[in-house]
Amino acid sequence: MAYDESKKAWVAVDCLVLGYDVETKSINVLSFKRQIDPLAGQWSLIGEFINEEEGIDDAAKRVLEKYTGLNDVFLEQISVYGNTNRDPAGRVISILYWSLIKLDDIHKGIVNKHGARWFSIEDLPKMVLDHGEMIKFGREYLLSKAKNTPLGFELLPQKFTLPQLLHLYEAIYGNQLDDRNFRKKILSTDLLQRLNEKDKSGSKKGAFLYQFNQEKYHELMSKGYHLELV
Amino acid sequence: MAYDESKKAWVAVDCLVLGYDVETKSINVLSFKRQIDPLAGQWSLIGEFINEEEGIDDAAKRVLEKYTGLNDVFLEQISVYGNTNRDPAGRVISILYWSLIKLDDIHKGIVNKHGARWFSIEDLPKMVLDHGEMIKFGREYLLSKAKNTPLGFELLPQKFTLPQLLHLYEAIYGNQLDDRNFRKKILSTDLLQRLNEKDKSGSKKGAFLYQFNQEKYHELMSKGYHLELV
DNA sequence: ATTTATAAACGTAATAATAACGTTTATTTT
DNA sequence: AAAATAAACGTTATTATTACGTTTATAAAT
Repeated sequence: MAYDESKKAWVAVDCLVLGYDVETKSINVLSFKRQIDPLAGQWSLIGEFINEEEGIDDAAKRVLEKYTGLNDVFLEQISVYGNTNRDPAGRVISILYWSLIKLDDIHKGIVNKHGARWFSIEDLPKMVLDHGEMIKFGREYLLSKAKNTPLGFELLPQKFTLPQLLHLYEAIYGNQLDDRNFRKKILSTDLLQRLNEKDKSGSKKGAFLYQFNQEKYHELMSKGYHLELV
Repeated sequence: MAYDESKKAWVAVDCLVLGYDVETKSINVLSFKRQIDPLAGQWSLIGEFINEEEGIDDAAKRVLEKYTGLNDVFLEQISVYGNTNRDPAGRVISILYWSLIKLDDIHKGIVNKHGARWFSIEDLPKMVLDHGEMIKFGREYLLSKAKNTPLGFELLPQKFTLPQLLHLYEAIYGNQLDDRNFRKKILSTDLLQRLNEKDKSGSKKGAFLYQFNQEKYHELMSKGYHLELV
């Protein structure tokens, strides 16, 4: 083995951006129409080649910001795709990152500027290359991640109600949860702070608003505490 | 973005091969002396560049077989390293794979042929580039993996005793486990079959030998069963 | 022969976590 | 004033976990 120019390959980062829409209670995937040939015009995850003087995590951040305007969100590398034949244009290794955001009107607007759009994860179009596989992998990863981290809170407004949180976890798991047990388990972690305000948009009675206590969470984690949600 | 030759990078696979030695009850890392400059002579994980017509998983398999002679073992991609400055010789993206084997005399011999050697994971030399980080990451991954998969059984002889299995999990977790509770939990999964033989090498009384029921395991998993060991 | 030492195997009881339900409350609409 | 409805609260049976004590089989020492 030697540092031989002929062995070089293209390296891309692709970002699976999942957005939770509180209104429709659905998880959505950010897609855009591929601009370059071959396969221009097909639906694709957002992604680009890494630059010469750019770390891979930085490349992923750059891509995310370019297409969503977001620059300080959770973004994590989850897998690599490197079959020889995955891209008809040449040898391309793609590093998959994922991110989770809450889908509000602002994000929807920003995204539209780039000709991108959101598809419900339950109803996706055919994706280019192996991007369909990537989404499938990311969805499984989301599930396992949701169990051990309070990642759900990233997907809701800063103030949220327990029914909203419940619906979010139901969307992640793809099935119903017992609201009484859910409430008990979430509150027993002592990471939520109930406010003296109610959100009345969803019911006559109104639901109390809560806030996630980030500090308490980090404090617990630093003590080696293991969290298991839902 | 375009398919532009100047953007290409070297892509390597590095394999973190962990071997469990039943005799010394220790987890070991396979290392070899780096052959090429720069940094030739430093301890390194086994790894090479991917070939032009070779998938990344295939490249990892090739590397593993070349240095260990093993060709049908568990091998899984776990992470990617891609800082711009991680290799002084140029832009190299390295995909980290890991594998787990049981360290018997045969493997020790095969490995020696390639100038490689085993270091206890508790007492490693300084490693080249970011390979020390890779080992640290792999160790954490091992821990989380050991909780949810019966991966321990891969690391013992086909017939093993419960005390051997206990010591293995103690090596993985790095602390002691209650033998009575361990025994109960492992046996309650119903995945072990007790044989009518005893191993007397470890005690006067002798310990019953067990076999892992692979079929039963796959049957359970295919039904969506979630296993939690230890 | 009997005792001793030792790892292996077996057992139990207190505590905590989970799952599966029923009931009450606050509010708006009728 | 009654009906409807989402939200909030409560109870119990079952299961899992933890932290221990006890017995057993055998080889070596007396």
